[in-house]
Amino acid sequence: MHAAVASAGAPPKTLPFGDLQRDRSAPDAAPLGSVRVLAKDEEIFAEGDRTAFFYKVISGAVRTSKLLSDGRRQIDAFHLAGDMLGIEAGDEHRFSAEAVGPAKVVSYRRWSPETLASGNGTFAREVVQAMMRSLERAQNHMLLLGRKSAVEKVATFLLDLAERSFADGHVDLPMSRSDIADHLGLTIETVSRSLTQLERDRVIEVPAHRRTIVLRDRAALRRLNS
Amino acid sequence: MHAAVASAGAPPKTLPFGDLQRDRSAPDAAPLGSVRVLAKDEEIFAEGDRTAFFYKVISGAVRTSKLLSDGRRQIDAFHLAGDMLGIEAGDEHRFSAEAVGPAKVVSYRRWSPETLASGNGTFAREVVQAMMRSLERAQNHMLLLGRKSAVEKVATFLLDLAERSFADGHVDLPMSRSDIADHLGLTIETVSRSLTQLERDRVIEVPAHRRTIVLRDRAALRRLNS
DNA sequence: CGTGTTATTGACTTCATTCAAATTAGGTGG
DNA sequence: CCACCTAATTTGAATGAAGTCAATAACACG
Repeated sequence: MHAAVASAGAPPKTLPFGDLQRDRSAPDAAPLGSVRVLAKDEEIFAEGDRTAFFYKVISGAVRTSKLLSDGRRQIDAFHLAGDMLGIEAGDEHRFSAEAVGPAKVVSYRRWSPETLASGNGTFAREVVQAMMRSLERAQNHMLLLGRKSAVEKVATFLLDLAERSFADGHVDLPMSRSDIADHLGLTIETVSRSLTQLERDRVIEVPAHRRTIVLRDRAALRRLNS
Repeated sequence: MHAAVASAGAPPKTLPFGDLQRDRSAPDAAPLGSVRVLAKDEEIFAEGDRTAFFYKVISGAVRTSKLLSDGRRQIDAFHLAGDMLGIEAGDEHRFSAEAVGPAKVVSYRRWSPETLASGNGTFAREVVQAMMRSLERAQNHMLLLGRKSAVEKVATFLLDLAERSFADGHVDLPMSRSDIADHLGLTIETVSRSLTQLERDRVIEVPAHRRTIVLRDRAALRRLNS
């Protein structure tokens, strides 16, 4: 368990993003994927597609989402540079993935559960870590969706994105208000109003081109994060 | 769509629930855990506890939940017989777990990511599968929390529980309305009203002791599931 | 510069919550 | 077996937070 503690404590940072490029020289036969360049809103895979590949974001952002029959959409996550997506248990993707803006991803041939459990390389470990990270995010996000108010949702979202990007005093939103709304379980109007309220309360600042948010009072944001 | 839900139910079945008991005879040294008998509401672990163990439910039901500082609670999942819980990346549990009613669980000493990635036994495979199943459930649940109406939430919940239990025409709810509410992001009153509405619409029947629900019109429930 | 898209703001509505009360279930001791 | 008691659930009425509909406003791009 000690070993687990050590490697689990700082898992994201211990696995550099460019890691996989180096697998060429690694002993285990990690499949080195091919790079795919994506335009805004370009689809990577759709819900129900065969899970032939999974992906890692090189640059830009990718959203994964599910739809109800009448078109209501839930974006379960935004994937930034270094994040993996499309790892599935079954043989079909359970959500669709599209580029939020121009983006680059690497695709890897799908592993079997056997590969994962028996492969002893860095690659398998990285995939397991990615899966667990997704699970943790999903659990936090359920708390947000089920129990937080609109303003709290937006505050949490901004804080989270600020931590994941490496910019410090501000966040650059790669996604539209509509994407944010569908991620937070709100409407675009409510997202907009929440941002306005946070700005009124001097917690954030929203410069002219509305895709940058300046974090003025992190403590206040953290308080809203409860 | 439906097929997706159906296939989600299927893969778990390939790993029999009693699996671990048989690890005694398996070649890899899977840690055979000790059984713990739990009373109603008894805590298995708390948010922030060291992740020394993880667990598998033998009988009864277990809830895992997260709290906000002011007491708002989100139950991210109910774990029934055969389900695993408490598998974490870090060295601390990110949610707490309590028995919903009288229950039995087996505890296993925590694996390290290395164990998981390098172990080639059924045990490692089962843990990976359990993790992926959790992730799938979480993703479906985010769609529910973010985008479904109260009645849709309750309908989805009943259908899901009916599939996971093996009873066919009815569901026995091991948990209180309060637990259901905190799982669906609602209040107990709204859960109750939703059940009443479904009963008015002849979709379900709620016998005297209100912990059993008779599913009268599965098609209607599935429609609400979108 | 227009033009189409994206975002903000306002007025009104609605669904779920809150607060409060009534009802029912289930356990305990007589 | 019954009366009582406590906790759980249901129901009702009023409120409120977020949604809907509709109208600007501000960009981004050719």
